[in-house]
Amino acid sequence: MDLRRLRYFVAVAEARSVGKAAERLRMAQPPLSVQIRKLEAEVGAPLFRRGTRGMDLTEAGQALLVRASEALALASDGIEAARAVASGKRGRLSVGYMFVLANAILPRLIPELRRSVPGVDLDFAELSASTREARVLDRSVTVALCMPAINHPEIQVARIGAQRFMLAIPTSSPLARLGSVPMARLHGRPLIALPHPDHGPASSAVVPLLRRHQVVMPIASRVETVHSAMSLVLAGEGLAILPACAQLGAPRGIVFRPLRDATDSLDIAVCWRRDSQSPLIGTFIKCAEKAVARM
Amino acid sequence: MDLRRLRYFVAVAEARSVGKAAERLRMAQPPLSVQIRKLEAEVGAPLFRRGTRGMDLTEAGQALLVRASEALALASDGIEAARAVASGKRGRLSVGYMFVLANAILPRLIPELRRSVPGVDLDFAELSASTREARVLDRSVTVALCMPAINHPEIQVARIGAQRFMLAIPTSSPLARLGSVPMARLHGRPLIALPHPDHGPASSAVVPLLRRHQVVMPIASRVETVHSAMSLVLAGEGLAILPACAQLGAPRGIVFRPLRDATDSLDIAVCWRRDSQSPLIGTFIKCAEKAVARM
DNA sequence: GCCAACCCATACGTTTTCGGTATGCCAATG
DNA sequence: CATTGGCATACCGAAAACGTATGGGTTGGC
Repeated sequence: MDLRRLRYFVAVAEARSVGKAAERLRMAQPPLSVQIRKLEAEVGAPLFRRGTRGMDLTEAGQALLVRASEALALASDGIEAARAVASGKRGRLSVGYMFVLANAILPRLIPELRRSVPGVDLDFAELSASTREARVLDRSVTVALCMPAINHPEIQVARIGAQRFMLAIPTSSPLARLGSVPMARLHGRPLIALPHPDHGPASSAVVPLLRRHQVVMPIASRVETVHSAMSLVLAGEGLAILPACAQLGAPRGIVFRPLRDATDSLDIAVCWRRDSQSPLIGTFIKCAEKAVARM
Repeated sequence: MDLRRLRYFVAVAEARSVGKAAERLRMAQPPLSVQIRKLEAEVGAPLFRRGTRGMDLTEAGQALLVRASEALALASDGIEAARAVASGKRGRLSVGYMFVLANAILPRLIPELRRSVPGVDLDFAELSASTREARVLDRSVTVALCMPAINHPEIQVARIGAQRFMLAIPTSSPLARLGSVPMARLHGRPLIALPHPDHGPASSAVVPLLRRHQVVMPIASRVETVHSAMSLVLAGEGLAILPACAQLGAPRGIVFRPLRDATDSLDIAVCWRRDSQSPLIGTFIKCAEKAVARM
């Protein structure tokens, strides 16, 4: 059963004539006649009544016609849909993001995305630091908004911005009275540590910063997420040094203060599988850059 | 766009491997690989990700897959449907019938038909004597239950029974007291004449019968249908000589009496276009014969 | 670290199928 | 009776598909 035969069949049925249909199909009449007879042989019954003034569908032919036209439409629609997905006009974009970035970026990113790729189904999923890499690798997210970037040979990265480190402290702390906090004032204070994803769970993202200023902070707790860190800060367990954007998700009772003389920052990056040929990634990066620029 | 390619594509997508799919399709692996690449060239985008352990659909491939499988199913369903119609397992049978036969035959015929051809859509239409031929010729009915048969070179006929002529008279008529009426008693009485369809509107179906018995009946009225005839009989306009089955549709106040010594009858026949290759006609005739036999 | 196994891609010759041209057959028409 | 219009058949050249042989890349085991 060949789609070409069905196409020919539909053409003949609509033209009610082999000759007319052949003309419309830009081919000679005899081969078309042959194809129709082959189709009839395959079905095992005549599909047309041959009259002296052209061809007319039999009942069997009518039964075939409706389904054949639908099948033709579906097939070409399928090709078209595949093209649309490949070109980025349609499809699905699954966006992973880390909680720190959610409040700062998503409100600007999502409308921008919907405007840029209106035919695309978007879905969003929060990523934890420990599983984000796997979620990108197994394609359960197409792109990931990360801070900092994922470091993996199969994963490609586009830096779209950076966030300065700031000090997260309880409003009640004496340090909160300062406009900015000199690094030296942190010496000896307990630190709520967030691990750097590249350096194992016992690491901290701010080790280089502290070392450079020769500040030593005993680690009071290790936590996985910025909101855990802020909860512990609020509980008086210690201070946290967090990227600036985290303050948008900060609870009442926590204030952020810049660190004087410390310009260290964490990169905000879009990360995706190197072999993902999704055409939406480029567009996504542009949208994310816009969203970051207006942060 | 070729249905074979789509079939191959679906097979590869389901097997997630060219080799496995080739085996299932009973063909060698290389040509299948070639066909897949040709399909990808036609779409203009890769449909599979080639990994080291087989093939995996891209998003574009997934978009195509759903539609391609539907298209395949529709196409083979179309072929199947055409076969079913051609074999008489499905389809439509449009049955025309003349009013005289309706009450006598349809109640037995319709259940019989529904049992014999359960997958077939039946529809029924009353035919008038003047248009029945055209309705068969233009195929607006597939078969016609007629009395008498249609006489036309393009129309084929199967005789399935016959109905004796009987006298239709008002209950109040003195003739109604007789068990059967001798032909001689009709001499001189006014006749409600039904034309014989083969002999023009001025004819009467009972001319040969009367002539053979040398009975002369003046024609009081000419009517088109048996129910008109019976209405006029009831109105006292005259007598009618009608096929026996008409009495099933007779109103109160009319009785039918056999004609003594007159065995003339009208054929009941199934009529259809000679070139109609509907496989249902044979079955229909069998059902109609059964229905007539139990009249 | 090399070799074997696995899987897809490419190359080439063979076979099948398709399309074009020429022509025949049939019925309707004048 | 000839002509016209429409489909069917015959034959040939062209295109497409299939099979066999083979290459190349990766995985996994010894």
